[in-house]
Amino acid sequence: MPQNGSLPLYQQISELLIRDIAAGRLTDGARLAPERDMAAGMGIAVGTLRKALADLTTKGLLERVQGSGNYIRAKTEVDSVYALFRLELPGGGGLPTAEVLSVARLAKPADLPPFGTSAEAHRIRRLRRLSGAAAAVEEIWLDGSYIDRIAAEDLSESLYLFYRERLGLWIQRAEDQVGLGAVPGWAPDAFAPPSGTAAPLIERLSWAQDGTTAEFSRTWFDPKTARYVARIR
Amino acid sequence: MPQNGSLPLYQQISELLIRDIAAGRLTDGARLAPERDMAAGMGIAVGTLRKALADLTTKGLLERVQGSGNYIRAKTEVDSVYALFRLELPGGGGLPTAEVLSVARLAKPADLPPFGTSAEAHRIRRLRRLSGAAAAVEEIWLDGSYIDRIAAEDLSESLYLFYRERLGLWIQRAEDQVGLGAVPGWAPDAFAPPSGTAAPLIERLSWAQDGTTAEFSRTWFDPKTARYVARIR
DNA sequence: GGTCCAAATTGATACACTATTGATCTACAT
DNA sequence: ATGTAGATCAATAGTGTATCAATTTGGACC
Repeated sequence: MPQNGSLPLYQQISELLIRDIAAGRLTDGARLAPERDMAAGMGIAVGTLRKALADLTTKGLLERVQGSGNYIRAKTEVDSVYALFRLELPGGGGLPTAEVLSVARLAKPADLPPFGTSAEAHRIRRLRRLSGAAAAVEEIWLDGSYIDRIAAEDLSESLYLFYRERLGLWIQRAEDQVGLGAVPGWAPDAFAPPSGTAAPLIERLSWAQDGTTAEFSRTWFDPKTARYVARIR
Repeated sequence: MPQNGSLPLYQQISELLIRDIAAGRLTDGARLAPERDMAAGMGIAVGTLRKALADLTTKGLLERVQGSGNYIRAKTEVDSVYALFRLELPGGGGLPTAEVLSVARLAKPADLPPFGTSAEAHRIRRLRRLSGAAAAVEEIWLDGSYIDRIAAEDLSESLYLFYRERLGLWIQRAEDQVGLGAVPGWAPDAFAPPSGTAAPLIERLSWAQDGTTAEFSRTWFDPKTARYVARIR
């Protein structure tokens, strides 16, 4: 007693082409054979093929050029430079800004997890605000192999944008561990929780596009001003 | 084909199909056989089958397309029932287990965010362990519309599996907010941080497949035993 | 370089037929 | 009242076939 029926033809064709794209058999920019020929080759009507191609177009995987042909458009997703930012106001949202407190190139302290290839790293300390409210203090360690010197003026609002544009470094994935820590002694007065008090602590290890670990950071946030938010789907 | 039972036929059919979806025999996007054929195969009338399919549609598990067919619409999360579990040992990993502390059906307290349609909810309290170590205590509020009564014996190790198999409820996405809270008074002695002390607090709102908010939960974890882990890519 | 034109190709439309769900009705059982 | 069976017809989707409009492109020519 089978519950399964078969998908409509046009959906089967659409899925078949999507699979070809995913498998790399059809790459970005490639031109498909003329519709008349494709349909004949598949043993279906042009109208049916066109319905499948329209589906692909809707999905952003195909560009159809009248008089010219059908072209694959399979770009990797564009990501916002704030895609990796995870702090929000307790009610949600909040415009993130960053104020650099200090920048230094130092020998890597022993208490950091292993990352990068250099024995030295750049330590960047910042105060993070959400819609103007001091929400967190963070200490970022970027492996020394990417650049010799960083000056505070070099840094853009978004560190990851700076990495990308100036260092050719693309942070592609990260792992956060949220626990509890103590507010560090160098935290500025603008950060409400006093030095030494318990504060949620985010420890992040970040990986570059070539698979190497590039950066380690610690972020202490004020639980009255911010929440670490994760959306799971 | 369906056994004689106390439930109406159309509900038995509905549950049978839900079980097929839960077991992965019917996957998202799949098309069911034509109603005429399905009904004949089950030995029931098309009208009865249609009533069952209407139930599935209401639950967000089916899309019925006039002239085309019936399509499964159940995006299952990753196969693992632990896909939504976010606590790990400080060194990473850890086998999660759960011990039910209490179950009760209560009027929704005023301090919960809005969720579900009922004025009542089931409150489930559990102790979570990671590889045997008491890592967290959690209080889950499931909207009362899904089931009248829950007994502690009803609950499986994974609450989400219970939801899926027994209630036809798919938790499809969730939002976690991690901040700081105080260990609740009902926490058992096995949980190391004493009642009232500061502990990281995860507040989670969960959505079902039909778009409704179904569940709210609070989880206090021991920062010496566990970390909230988010992997971003 | 520009212009023109034929060929190639997709865009749009129409018609016909089949398959399938949507809607409605009657009848019977509990 | 609800549940179940059975039937009929309306409406929609899918598929095939065909035709013509509109756009692009390459090549010839100046």
